Formats: sequence, C-alpha cells, structure tokens
Amino acid sequence: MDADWVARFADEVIAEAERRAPGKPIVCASGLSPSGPIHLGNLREVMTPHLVADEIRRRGHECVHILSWDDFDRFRKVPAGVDPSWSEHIGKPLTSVPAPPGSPHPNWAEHFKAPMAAALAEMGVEFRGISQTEMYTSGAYREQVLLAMRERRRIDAILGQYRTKAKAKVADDDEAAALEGSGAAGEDDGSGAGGYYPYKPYCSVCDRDLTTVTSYDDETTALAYTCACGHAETVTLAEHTRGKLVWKVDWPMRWAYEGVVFEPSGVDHTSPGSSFVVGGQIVRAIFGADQPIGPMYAFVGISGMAKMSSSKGGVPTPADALSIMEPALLRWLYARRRPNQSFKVSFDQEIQRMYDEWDTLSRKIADGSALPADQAAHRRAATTASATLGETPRRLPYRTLASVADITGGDQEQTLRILREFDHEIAGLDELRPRLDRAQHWVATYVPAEERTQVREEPDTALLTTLGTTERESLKLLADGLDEHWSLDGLTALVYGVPKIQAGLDLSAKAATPELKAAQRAFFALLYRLLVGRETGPRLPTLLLTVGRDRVRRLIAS
RNA sequence: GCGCCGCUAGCUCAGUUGGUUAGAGCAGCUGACUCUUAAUCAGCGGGUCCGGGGUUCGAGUCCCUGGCGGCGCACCA
Repeated sequence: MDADWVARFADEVIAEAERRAPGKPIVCASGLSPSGPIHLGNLREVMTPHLVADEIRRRGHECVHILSWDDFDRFRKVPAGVDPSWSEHIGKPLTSVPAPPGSPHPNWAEHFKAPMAAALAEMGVEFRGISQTEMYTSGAYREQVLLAMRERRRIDAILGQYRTKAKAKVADDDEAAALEGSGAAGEDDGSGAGGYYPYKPYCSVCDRDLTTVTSYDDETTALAYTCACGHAETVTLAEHTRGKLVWKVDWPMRWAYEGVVFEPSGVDHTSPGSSFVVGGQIVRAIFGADQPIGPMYAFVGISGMAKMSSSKGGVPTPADALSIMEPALLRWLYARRRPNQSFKVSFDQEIQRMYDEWDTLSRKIADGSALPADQAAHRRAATTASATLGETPRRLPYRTLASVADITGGDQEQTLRILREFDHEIAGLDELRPRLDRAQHWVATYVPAEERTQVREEPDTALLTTLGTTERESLKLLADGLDEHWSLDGLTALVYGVPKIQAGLDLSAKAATPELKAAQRAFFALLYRLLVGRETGPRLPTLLLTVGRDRVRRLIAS
C-alpha cells in the first residue's frame, strides 16, 4: 500500500467516515469564491481533496467531491483593470454583478467559474459543483438559517470568546484605551443596538448587503432590517431567500448539511478566531455535527511570470499553466508535495528541468526502479480512479521541443524536418502533441525576447572584416562542405571536422587533443556570433539546418 | 500579544504507528564519447537530521525548552 500523504489522509478519512456514517458515500469538499481570476493557489483547494477522494475511490469506496462555488458572497472590490463604474455593484451577490465588458458569461461569478471548470475537466478532476446562490435562493438551507437565528445568542457567545476589540472590554479600561489607540477602526460594530444576528439579507431594493438587522422575532420569524440606501422593511425569514448566513456560521452549517469529512483550507484559517477554528465549535454546538478533517495547505508560488502577471493585471491561472504543460505534469506538482509545503509553478526555464524530472521518473516507473512514494505521485498524476489522462504518444524532451520551437518560430514544416533528425520514425507532428504545442506556446509567450534565438538578417560585416586568414579559411571550408554534408549527422561531422582539417588532420580523424578541442570551441563561437550574434546558441547542426544553406553562406561569406 | 507551519546532503525535498548502515532528484567530482552551448551514458563522494534536556533497550520520528525562518489573526467574507 502506498504511504504517501494522500494515502495517509485517505486512511484517516475512511476510518472517520466509518465512524460517523457507516455505509454512506464519503464526502470531500472544496470551496471557491469566484470573485476574480481563480489562480494556481486556489487550485490547491481543489486538488488536495481531489487526490484524497480519488484515492478513496481507487480503494473501492463511494466518494463524492463537492465543489462549493461561493457565488452568493458579496462583491467586495473592483479589481484593477475593470471599469471603476463597477463600484456601484459593491455589496451585491457575485451572481448579480454584470460580467466584465466583453465577457460571454451572464454574470461576474460565471465569468470566473467557467475557465476554472474547464481547466479542472482537462485535469481529470471530477466534482459536483454547488452554487451557493442556488442553494440559498431555493431555500435549501431554510431550517439551518432559522436554527442559527434561534441560537444567535450562543453563536454570539462563541464568537465573543475571540473578540478582542473594545466592545466587550468593560473590565480593563487601560487595555481598551490601548486598543483604541492602535488605530483599528472602531465603528464597524457588527452587533448593532438590536443585538447579534448571523443572517444578513440583501436589500430588496438595491440588492446590496449594506443592511442592518434591527429586530427578529423567533415566533413569527419576522425580521426587520434597514439598508444604507434608505430602504427599510420587515420580512418573514421562514419565506425569505435573499440573504445568507455570515461566513463563520455559513461554513460550519454546510459541513453539517453535506456531511463533509474532508475539507482543507488555506493557512490563513489557522489562527484563533479564524473561521475554521470557530467553525469547529459552532458545528458541534449549534448544528450537532463534526468538523471535517482539515489540513492547512501552504501557498503556491510561481516563478518567471513577475513581469507578465503585473502587465496582465492578474496572477496566473490553471489555464495559463495548462497552456505550457500537460495536465499530468500539473497534477504531479500538486501530488508530490504535502499540503503544508509550499512550492512553485514554473513559467521560466525551470519548466524544462521539471519536464526532465518527469520523463526520468516515467522511465523509472517503466523499469520498476522508482521509489514507492515517487511511484504513487506519478500514478496520481497520470491517472485517476476512472481515467488515464491523455499523453503525448511520442515524447521528445521538452527542452528539445522548446529549442526547435525557438529557432523555427513554430514553422510546421521546418519543425518536422528537424525533429525527424532526432527521431527518424516520426510520422507526423501529431504524435508529438500536445507536448509540442505546450513547448511552442511556452517559447512564444514566456521566454523573454532577449533569450530567444534571432538569426541575423544581414552579415556582420564589421566582424567579418576583422577576421584573420585562419578564420576566413575555416568559414570557406564550412561553406564549401554544406552541400555534401547537409544532414544532422553530416553537419555534425563537418563542424567538428573543419578545425581538424586546418590542423592537418582528416575530416573524420579520431583525435581529441586539448588544442583541437580549443580550436573547435573557438570555431563554434565564431559561427554563433556570425549567425545569431551571440557566443552560444542551439546545437550548430540543428541551427544550420534551420537557417538554410543559402542564408548560412550569405552570413559567413568573408 | 496569540496561533499555525517549517528547519534532514551545496540546492529542492522523501523518510508509516519510534526499529538494521538516514534516502532520491538536481548540482559537484571521475571516466567514456568526434555530439560545444545546463548533450548523453556509466560511476563516485557527500549529512553534528537547528541547539539543549528528557522518555526509551532503541529517537530524524515522542515530550519539554531555547533559536532561526515563513505566514496568519484581532468581531471580513
């Protein structure tokens, strides 16, 4: 049996589920707020339960992974890059805010949910999405809402244990004064004159949550509120559906409602008084259910996209990552590290090393030499309980594909011709996809222009005129040999052979004296300077083939 | 102030409920190769498991205590 972190959580969850509700499907959960682009950090909120749920299914247990879309949350702020006029929607549910201009989606929440759902599908993540807007507005949580309101004083007391601001500080004047002086805003006191209420209605006139509950009657469920827009009314909570429980009550309510056994959360929920800690008390005391097993996951960083992300006005999303790597690789990044460990998703050169590691691991899996934990991570990345993720039929190294994409600029014909020199059995580019597409996209989108290979348009006459006779001779030898040696192997022999001939040796002589090696190195550097204006570049045979005979001759003619 | 997490090879990390001689990848070194540019293949070396105390026949693993680093919280979802 595997002993990686996923298997250990699965052990724990299965045992706990047996204790709580024997024989029932096991529930793992994720929650996402579609208030903006859903990034790679948020993906961990989904991948962690996904991997655990998938392991549970592999073991033959019935398991459902629910993904709660917190689309009934309030629209909090207008992100940079969006028309400031959207500020009029602040306070409305995310599903009532218009999508950003040009979006094909009906509202703000849908605009950000859609790409995430597509990325998850591509990654083989199966889940049951639950719109909180639908749940609340359909009255699904009716009983729970009424219960929470009935128990508001006990909820208030639980929350009160963690409240440190001035309100409850009648006992210690000095400390209260000190807190006042610390600059914290003291005006937003959730519990108004009428007391504490865990339910917040959206105003029936302006649809914003700038409301204050002023009274509630347990018998009739009559709830009176006022809104900052001037509206005031009394509704019957037993029939009202345009409002929600405050977050710290909402979350534990859903744990109980869905019977969640496993739901991780970000490290920002670890503090005393945070929603996970308070939620644990509330779910037990008010809703009579247990808190899920909930590991805290660390943040996911990125590398190599600092400039891009700021210019695009956002952080990279799973879709961005999938544009430069295959789904299995992205899954692997989340499977190989324990949740409490942070890691980075690479958009820079690191991705090449990442792919090398992945290919090496795949080979070790094939010949059985991989370590158990590595085997587990690989299997979780490449397959799920119900599917095998699509993979590239013929897998050439990512760095090779990237290098070819770099010098061909994505030209199909040239790409095929050059790659065939690496692997003669390639029938067509299709069998190199989708890895080839990802590598090409990476080069085109994320490799900085100054690191791209740029073949010179015109000869470097300034350099050519300074060359000595030996160098001129070497260039002539190369130019004269191009026709005869026009293949990957032939050109390899030629570029190494030119310095040999100049040293009085035969083209194919076996010799590797330090002097000859130095001469070869110098010759290569000269060719790079003349062809691409730098000291180094892609392997010369590859480069020469790509540039073409005539252009090579033109660039090195002295 | 309160709380969470981390500290194992040069780097990134594995190390079930304590149990032989603490393992991988990358980097490094050596060798092979007419294949330079972070090529490929084969092999090798490399650790005071943050410090101190304790429990135990036995501690990287458990307890206590210091240190360093990262992050979060104070009636926001």
